[in-house]
Amino acid sequence: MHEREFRAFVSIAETGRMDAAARQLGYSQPAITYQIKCLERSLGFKLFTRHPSGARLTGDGRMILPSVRAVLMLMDSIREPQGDRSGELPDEGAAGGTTLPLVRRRTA
Amino acid sequence: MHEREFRAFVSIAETGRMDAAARQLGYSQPAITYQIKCLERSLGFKLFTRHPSGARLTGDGRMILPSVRAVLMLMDSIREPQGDRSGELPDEGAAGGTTLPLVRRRTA
DNA sequence: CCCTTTTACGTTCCCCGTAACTATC
DNA sequence: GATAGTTACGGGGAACGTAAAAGGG
Repeated sequence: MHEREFRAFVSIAETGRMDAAARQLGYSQPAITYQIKCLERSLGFKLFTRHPSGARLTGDGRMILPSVRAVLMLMDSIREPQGDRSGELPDEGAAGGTTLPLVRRRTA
Repeated sequence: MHEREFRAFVSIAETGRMDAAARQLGYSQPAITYQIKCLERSLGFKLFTRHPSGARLTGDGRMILPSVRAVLMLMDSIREPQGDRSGELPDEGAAGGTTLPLVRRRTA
């Protein structure tokens, strides 16, 4: 359940290959194997079936793919909001609220 | 940008105290200080202002809180989908699709 | 002085790369 | 024997707890 594992998972799902994901993300192949193994262990089910031709998503893997993509997009959006600092709030107390002024993005 | 940092962040935001968050999450206070320090460093801005009375959200901290909560909820939903295995898909090739059968939940 | 957070330090465990192995074609 | 993935192993760094210190009422 770590971000880098999620990125590896999506990359493999898209390319169908672990070594391609490794190159894309700047890791060695064993590192990718390890990351996916950790992710599968923490989730309790297999994400890919391994073949000589590459790695293919299982039903479970395909099931969580959209949520994983959503997590990564949210994380990217959390990283962004630097640069524009004009009308920011000064300080505030403990927050119990639910809906709040979503992350500020450069483009919007 | 790790899950445990996010949980610490939300817990502090809700309680207004680092030591309360530490107790709630089962860590020592220094561990919480360390986690928030790491998170602030990786984000590039402060999340809390520290006072003798506790820790209070900065404007930036308040800004990302909803997205952080969303990430945690998504992660919980990714962990859940075990237990119901009746109509699951067998296997499939590389997935380039965008919208897919969201994570199956016990309640819905 | 009390309360909350931070710094210091040592230990443990995680994550990665290199190297060697296995499996399928 | 080529390609894709896995296992083995050692090193560097991350994350924690205990202990001690610092900052404000």
